[in-house]
Amino acid sequence: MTAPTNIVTGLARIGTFIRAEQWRHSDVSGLTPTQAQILIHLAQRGPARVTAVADEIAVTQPTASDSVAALVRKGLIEKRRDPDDARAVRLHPTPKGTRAADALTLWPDALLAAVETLAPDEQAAFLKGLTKMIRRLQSDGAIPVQRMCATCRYFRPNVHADPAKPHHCAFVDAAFGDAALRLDCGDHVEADTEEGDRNWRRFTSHASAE
Amino acid sequence: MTAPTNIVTGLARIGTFIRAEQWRHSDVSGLTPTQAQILIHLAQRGPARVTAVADEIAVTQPTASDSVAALVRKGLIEKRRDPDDARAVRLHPTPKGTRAADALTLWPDALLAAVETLAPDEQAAFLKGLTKMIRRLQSDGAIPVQRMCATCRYFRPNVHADPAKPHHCAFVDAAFGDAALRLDCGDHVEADTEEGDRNWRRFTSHASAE
DNA sequence: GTAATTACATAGGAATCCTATATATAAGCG
DNA sequence: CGCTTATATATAGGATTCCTATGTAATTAC
Repeated sequence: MTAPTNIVTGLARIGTFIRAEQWRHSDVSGLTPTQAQILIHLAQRGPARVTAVADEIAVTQPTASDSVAALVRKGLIEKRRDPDDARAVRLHPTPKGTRAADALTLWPDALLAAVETLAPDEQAAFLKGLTKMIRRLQSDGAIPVQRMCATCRYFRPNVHADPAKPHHCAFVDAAFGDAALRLDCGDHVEADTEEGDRNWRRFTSHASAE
Repeated sequence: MTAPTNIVTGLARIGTFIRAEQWRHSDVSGLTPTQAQILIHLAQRGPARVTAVADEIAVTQPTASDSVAALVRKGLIEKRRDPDDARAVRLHPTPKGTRAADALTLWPDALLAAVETLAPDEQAAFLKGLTKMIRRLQSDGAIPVQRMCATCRYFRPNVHADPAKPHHCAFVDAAFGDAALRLDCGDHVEADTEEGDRNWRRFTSHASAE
């Protein structure tokens, strides 16, 4: 039993827990986990196509089509013709859908509480680990593009001497540390390959917090 | 956007990925994710009751009953009357089921590869974080009992001077470090409350690897 | 302008997942 | 003992998820 195997086991356990909690919550919200995921994604990231949504939540296109139809029936999103492509539709949350998304508690309190049992430096180390794993999954094509610092053109890793805040965000022009690494940032702009790779090497070549 | 929120977002992303991969794999194995989970659990932990299995995979008892019936139809497990309780059944893997469980790849290679991009000390820190979170979820009653070091009567945390291997397992009588912390150990024996709390305080009171 | 591709929907069907309820056994209590 | 309550599982009923396969319309490639 190696450390990676143990880690994957633990991640799966937590994933199972999250899904189960979302089902239990569907009582209150009236939305199944898949529907809630779609609605929240649209509310956070704006109009999107059906296929893009399917990729995002990791189901096939017909499955997404089903759930989208359910959300339309419930009056939470609406389909609009894509002006640039008559084959495609763009999914927009309705005002009611936006309110519903705001009210949705995506994360069970118990999980947030569990994360908060970690000390701040442990949270930072954990988040850095997650960042590395997710970037790898993304570059392998296993998961869709994340709007994360690790692949952002504004990311300047390890440029400051202060060990608490070694990184810099050129968008907000501020220093920050591992604890503030983002996995989904609204201001994200994808870096080009060469620049991204250079940043990534710089980010990973430094030892962790020691 | 706080660090805990970011962390939960990342965990959910990985959870979604795992489920999707398990569905995709169902082509090869002929087992749906739920069925595979049940079979593996029985193969690893031995005969169990339907209700216990339901708790373990975080579904309701009728749902588990369905999937168990599917596994019985496929000849992978069998139901035996519980000798101590005529209401209950005990689920046993058949020889065919045991072979099938051995052949099941529970974890997608891509995820294992992603974990392995972490340096050994990062893996250790990550696993320690997971351990803390899972213990908290368990003590909150949010997830079922894990057979983990953190709650084991043989666990002796932080008793050695060597910073690489500060812990000791009294069962195998050997020192080990954070990277070898287990989340599911066959030799686990639950510690009593008082002893467990004492160990836990000793485990958590020490700073991480710095 | 035809052929291949792409975006989405639908059809068909198995599996998941829920709540509510039925059945049988077990356990508690007067 | 007899009665009530609790527990273990199964079944019923129904919505949703999820798949593959296929159809339709629009776009792109040659």
